[in-house]
Amino acid sequence: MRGTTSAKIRVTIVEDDAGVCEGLSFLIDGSPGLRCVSTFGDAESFLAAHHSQRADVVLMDIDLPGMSGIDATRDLRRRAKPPLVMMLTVYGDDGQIFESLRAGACGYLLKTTPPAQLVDAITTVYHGGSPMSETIARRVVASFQQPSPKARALADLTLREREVLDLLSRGFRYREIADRLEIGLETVRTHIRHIYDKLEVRSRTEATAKYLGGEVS
Amino acid sequence: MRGTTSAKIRVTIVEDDAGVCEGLSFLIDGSPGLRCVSTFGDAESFLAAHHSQRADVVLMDIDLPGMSGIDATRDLRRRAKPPLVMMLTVYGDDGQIFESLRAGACGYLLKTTPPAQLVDAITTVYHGGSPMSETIARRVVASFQQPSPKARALADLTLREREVLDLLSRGFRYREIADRLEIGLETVRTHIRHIYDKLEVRSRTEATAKYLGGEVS
DNA sequence: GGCAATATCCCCCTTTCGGGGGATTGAGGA
DNA sequence: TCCTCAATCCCCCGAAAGGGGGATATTGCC
Repeated sequence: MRGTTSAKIRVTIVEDDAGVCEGLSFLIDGSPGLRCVSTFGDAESFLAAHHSQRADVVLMDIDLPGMSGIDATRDLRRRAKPPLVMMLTVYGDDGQIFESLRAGACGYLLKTTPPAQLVDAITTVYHGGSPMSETIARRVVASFQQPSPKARALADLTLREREVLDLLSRGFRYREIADRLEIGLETVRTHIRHIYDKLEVRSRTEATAKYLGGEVS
Repeated sequence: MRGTTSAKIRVTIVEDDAGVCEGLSFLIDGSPGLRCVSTFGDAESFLAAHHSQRADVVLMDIDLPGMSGIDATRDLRRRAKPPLVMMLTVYGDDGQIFESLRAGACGYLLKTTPPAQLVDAITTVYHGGSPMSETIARRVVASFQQPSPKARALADLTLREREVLDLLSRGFRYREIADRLEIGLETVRTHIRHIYDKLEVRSRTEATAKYLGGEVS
């Protein structure tokens, strides 16, 4: 995918703990197929220097002095040929996990990961995988399983009201909804008033926000 | 987590290919810590028998005669103490992956997975992980990266416009937005017209739908 | 039979939206 | 320097939305 097959995978470490940094660097350089090309103690100097020190994979800590590893990842993705970023952090809370992935991280490992697995993970990332610590993977998967916001709003509504709400939230005018459902304009208005009553909203937009799960984030 | 630590993990296989089924069963029974308690050739008979043949982990094929493995997983999750489900299939297209995860699958392996890894994966699932084949994991992670609906909508907008859009999508009236931002009503209207232009919408609701990611699902 | 819920339709009215035009200021880039 | 863009404000106007009232038919349940 990148470079020649025989070349070593170039790794950069962004980690503020000098000890950890050194340990990782040592581990990587001691692994066949990997080479640590640079280490940085903060996101700013990493971003500034990255042009000249191109890496294939970046091991990124989240908690850094100044700019966070997540923000750095986001910044990195806006560039021409962004390296693959793997988060390596002590925290595994949902917020940081999902924010990291949204920012563009390809993997997410906890610092408790054994060295051997860490090395495997770097290779996996490079070859198109997305290694995650066990608990992380489960949370990511679980995030798909949350009942969709739709289900909540739908609870109290009658079948017809749900149909109306769906069209309503897609921006259709009353007239258009009436035509689609082949009912009268006044009927649509009645349904909508009932919907508003049940959802405790006063406008189409509030209803839409509830329907689509607007109260998130 | 389940049973005693010394007990073997009870595995059930739902797979219509008798040969594959037998091979998996043999593999599992040959692994210390695992035991194949039952095998089914279709989802219906599995669902019917599952009460009496409780398993810890179910290896579920997707393509089954009749009901699909995904539907069976969905059905399973409605029960009292659903077993952990790991998809084991030849297909790795996004649709099936995400539908499986939404249905409640905890893991997703391709049938090309080497036996040793498969056994590991079963154990991982049992211990709270979510093993996925490399390419699957990357797709799952990538699904977070498709610039979130917000980011997309936000892309072209100026700072002020984003603020206005946020309030707009939460159902605030122009007057309320103006008061909140301490600007004039006309200014709000101007911003909104710019927002509509950029998002290519003609109403608050359409803008909200785009902002909140209404076109999903 | 009566009652509740659903779905349908009609009238009144005011408020809010959205589209069109234009203007000014200040900051920052060509 | 000039020009662009973001942000601010103003006017006119018609269409859409929302709130209030009430009505009818059908269904299913007690």
